[in-house]
Amino acid sequence: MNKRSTFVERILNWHRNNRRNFPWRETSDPFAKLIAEILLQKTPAERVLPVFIKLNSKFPTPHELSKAGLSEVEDLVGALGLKKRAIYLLKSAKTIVDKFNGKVPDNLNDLLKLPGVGLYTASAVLCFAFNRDLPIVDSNIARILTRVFALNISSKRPQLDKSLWEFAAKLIPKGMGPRFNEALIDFAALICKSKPRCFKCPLLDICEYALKTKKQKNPIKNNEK
DNA sequence: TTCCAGATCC
DNA sequence: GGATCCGGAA
Repeated sequence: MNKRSTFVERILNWHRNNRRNFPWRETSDPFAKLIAEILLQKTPAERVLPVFIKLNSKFPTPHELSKAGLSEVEDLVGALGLKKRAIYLLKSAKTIVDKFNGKVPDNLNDLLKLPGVGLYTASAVLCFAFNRDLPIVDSNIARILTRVFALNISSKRPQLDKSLWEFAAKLIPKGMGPRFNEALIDFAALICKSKPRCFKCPLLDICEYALKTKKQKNPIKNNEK
């Protein structure tokens, strides 16, 4: 079995016992998932949680959110920082109502027309809301892949590197895009963090980063807690 | 102080 | 490619 297959299998296996539960993962509503993805941009999921619940219960549909006042949306999401997202959320809801018949677009081209929606968010919506086997590469997933496979990405932001998206695409087991991508996100959040928790990582024997660290006699710090 | 499920404008 | 947006937790 090659390394990539081993990686995929172990990530999926790890995820069976370590999946995080969030309300945006329970619903199949594309609009709820879109809202969640926008709130999750550069924002820890634990902090998004209460805001998402309030926003989604108060404005569950594009039509209802499109009629909200900006200050009202700002009050709800402002605590998360990156306040322009309040404007983006409102404009996106309006765009969905005006141009897409009140339904979240199910194609990349139209999703990218929504303000505040870039390649990552659009791909995440297609994957998680419309069950598409598309890669999603954020800074966290980029961190996992570059560490484990010792990928040398010159870009200061590997998550924007096209070759990394292609690499991620090849890893996805057919028909398992949502599960695999969710597993990567959780693995990055719980194990392969910026300060990695290598002591509880199931990839130690195949991870180039861990192997290199070991070779340097530079014991991996456990950073417990 | 750094870091965080990015996007936008320059 | 770089700067900026952003508050709050570690």
